Amino acid sequence: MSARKMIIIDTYSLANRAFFALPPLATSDGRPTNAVYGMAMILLRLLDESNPEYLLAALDSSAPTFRHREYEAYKGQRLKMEESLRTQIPIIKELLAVLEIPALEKEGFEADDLIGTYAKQAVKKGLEVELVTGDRDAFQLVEPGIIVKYTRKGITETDTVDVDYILNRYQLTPEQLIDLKGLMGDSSDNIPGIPGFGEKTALKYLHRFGSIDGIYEGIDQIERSRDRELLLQYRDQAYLSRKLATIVTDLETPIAIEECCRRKPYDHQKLLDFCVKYEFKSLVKRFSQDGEDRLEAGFGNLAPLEFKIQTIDASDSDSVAERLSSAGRCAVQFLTAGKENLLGLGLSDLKDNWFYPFSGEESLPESLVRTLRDDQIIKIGYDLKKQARIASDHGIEINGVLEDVLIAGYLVNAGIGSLELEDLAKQYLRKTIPVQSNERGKVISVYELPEGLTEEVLREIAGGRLQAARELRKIFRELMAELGLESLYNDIETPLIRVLFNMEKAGIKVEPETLRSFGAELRTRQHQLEQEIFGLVGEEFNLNSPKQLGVILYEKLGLKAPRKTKTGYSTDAQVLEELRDRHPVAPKLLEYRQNIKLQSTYIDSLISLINPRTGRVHTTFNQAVTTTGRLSSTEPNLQNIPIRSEEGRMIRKAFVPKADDYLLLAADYSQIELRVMAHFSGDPAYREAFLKGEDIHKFTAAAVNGVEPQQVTGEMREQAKAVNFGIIYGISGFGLAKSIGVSRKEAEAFIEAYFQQYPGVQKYVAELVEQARASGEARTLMGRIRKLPDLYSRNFTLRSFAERMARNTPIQGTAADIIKLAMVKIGRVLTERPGLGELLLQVHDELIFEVKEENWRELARIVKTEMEGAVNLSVPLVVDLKLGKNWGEMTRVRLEE
DNA sequence: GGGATCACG
DNA sequence: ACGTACGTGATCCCG
Repeated sequence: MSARKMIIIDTYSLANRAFFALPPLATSDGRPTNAVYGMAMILLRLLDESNPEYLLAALDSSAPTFRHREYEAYKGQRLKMEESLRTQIPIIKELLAVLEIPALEKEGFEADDLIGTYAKQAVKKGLEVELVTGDRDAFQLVEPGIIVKYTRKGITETDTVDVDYILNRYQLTPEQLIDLKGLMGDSSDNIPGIPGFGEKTALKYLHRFGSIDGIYEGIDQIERSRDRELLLQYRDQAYLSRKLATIVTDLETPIAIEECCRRKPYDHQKLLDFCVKYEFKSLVKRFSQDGEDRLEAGFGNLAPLEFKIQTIDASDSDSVAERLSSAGRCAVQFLTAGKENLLGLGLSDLKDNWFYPFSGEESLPESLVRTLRDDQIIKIGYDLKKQARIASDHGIEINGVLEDVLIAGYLVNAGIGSLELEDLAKQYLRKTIPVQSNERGKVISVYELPEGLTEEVLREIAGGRLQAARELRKIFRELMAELGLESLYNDIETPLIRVLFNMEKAGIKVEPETLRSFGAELRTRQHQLEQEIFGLVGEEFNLNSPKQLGVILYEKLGLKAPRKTKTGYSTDAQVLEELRDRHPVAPKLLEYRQNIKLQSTYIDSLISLINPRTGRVHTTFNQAVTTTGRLSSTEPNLQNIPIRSEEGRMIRKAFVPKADDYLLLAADYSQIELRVMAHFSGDPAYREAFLKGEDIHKFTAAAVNGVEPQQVTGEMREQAKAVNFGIIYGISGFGLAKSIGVSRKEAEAFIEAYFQQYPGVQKYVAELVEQARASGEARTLMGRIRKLPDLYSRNFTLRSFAERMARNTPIQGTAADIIKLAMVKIGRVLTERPGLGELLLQVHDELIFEVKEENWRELARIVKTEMEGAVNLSVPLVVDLKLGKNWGEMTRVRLEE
């Protein structure tokens, strides 16, 4: 049975520790909370683990203390508390109140003095006392019955300091620590001590004489005249310092321990509300069964967004158009029931909101059509590329700058949380907006609304979205300015919306016949393969089921499974490759897999997505999904059309220019990510390779293997290439070993040799992680942000992932920034020069154009110039050009100098 | 709806 | 010792 326990908390010292130990957490509206969060973690752990009967949180008083009166310069050097910590102090007090922890301060004294006084009282009453602090000064209070829990690195790890600890560490008793400080002084509190006395000298004399008094009694025995003279000269200062360093233990206590400090149970609901209020997601999840739901609800405290909206009809359209025109801006929100059916259009000049309902065949009044077409009127809204697509499908053009709340949210939110408009409104406005839900409570897209909703319902939906877009636009503009994202938003992402719209609208011609005939070949071969495989294994099964295949391979045929997945046997290509020489069915399965992949993903679905009207496929480029800033492509994904295998390349042959006298032009950045790395790292050897126009993988292979470039073998180059990519991905010996099929030891040796050759690269990748850890985020050249909260995770795997992201995101993301900027610049030229050619596709480091034969050189010249000159790095950007009659057979071309 | 697989950069 | 290359989307099974 342990003794009754009292915990005394040095509130500000812990808050300070938490503040510097944790990343800059903040609520979604930007209030810093990291110290509060850290305090919450510490306090909850204390309550849980130590289970004290008495509790007290001591606070420093804001008034000057007796120490200031004794010594004017006391704590004079101390910097003012940082603003972002100061603002958290009231919240920390709120937290103490929620947890029913009594908080005490006493005018004229420091928290330490309260702590000292209460600790000594408590121990007299037979309590066991724990002082929790991040400040070593409290060590002087230690005695039997009083220990200090001193926060070490991080916030939850503590050292337990008792008398033995101090004796071991300093060879001094706790009281002697006061004399030590009297002699040494303390620069952080501006306590002077004896000038020229550091820890060593002070300890020497304390060990010999026991105390300051003892030193002065025995001063004649001190041999070193320098020390003797300093001691004599600064005698008063030593005693003053000692006094300043002494924690008061006999204050008149405002309230007795039994009255104020007995622990009271706290109200869980209040704690939960507190965590919700300050968005401590992990704590909310920990404390409530319905925590997930509460989070879904957007941290509670949500009120409906207030707005006004007025229905208009054709007779009002001229005056509304006039208002929009003179405002120079127009928020838009289309509502539809599927592709064909326009239900309504919400409009706003950012003062008033209007709703124009469509009934039947009626079309939008001409004055409003003109407003949307007017390129001098800025368009504001959520997902404007989609809205422009809808408008375009109904013969309505949307011109002008597209200020898109989705895109702004994407930049500001930086990979955390949903980007749906209703979720952005919850997160940033703390408001809900009207939505239409199905029977199961799922939100229905405003473009897939059921027909037959009343005009009032439609109007409210449009109004909420218009108003949310207006208010979010304002907030995001401020946030973008604070975060340094304005140029990325204004100069790249916003103009890119229109470039992407034009690309999607253009589409690319696909010949269904080419696909169909290749598909027929594949199908024939597929049936052959099926029969061969069933024959080889002696039974029929579902070849598309990895689970069934695993049973066949590893149970029926008795092959040894090289690897397992989470759920069972692994049968992926790498595994089948290893089984190739052990059973004849393995190569058949590999071919079958490839065959079926080509058919299902690239033939059947692609054919179905050819627009019968245009004969072209129109992908959707998503500008707001990836965490690095890349684009993605859906329905169909035209960024993963096969090329690496000969069979796969057949698919590309079906992608053709629009007519016989047209060509496809491909312009791809050569090694853009490695060039970005060369630029950022500044490594001289690496940069030189690019400045001289070397084959970087060959160059690396030569350097790492210590041979001349001519002596580099194919294998050496392949391995060097793998290391080059590995660096970008956040290399590990294990990962590299897996990718190039060598032992982990050898892989590690490669990496070491690599870093030996490129020390600048090694330094750079290490700095990327350090910087990310300091800021909690990774940034690209243009300032794009990816938040990386897991950098601070205690979970090794999560933390490692985050560290690799910290290395990869700036490189991959910068490459994305660069090609986006090039696209904007090229888009500008192509708009001015209609007929010169059209940009159709982007595949991360490559742009595909459709161009009339006679124009290809001119287009190629412009494209190459704009891409290579998009940004100015310390190594050149190089663009290679290819030309062809289809996407599968492109020939490298050069422009004469 | 998640996992396995595989297509791309 | 931990368990590992970064970023996507589509298809198929299976519970």
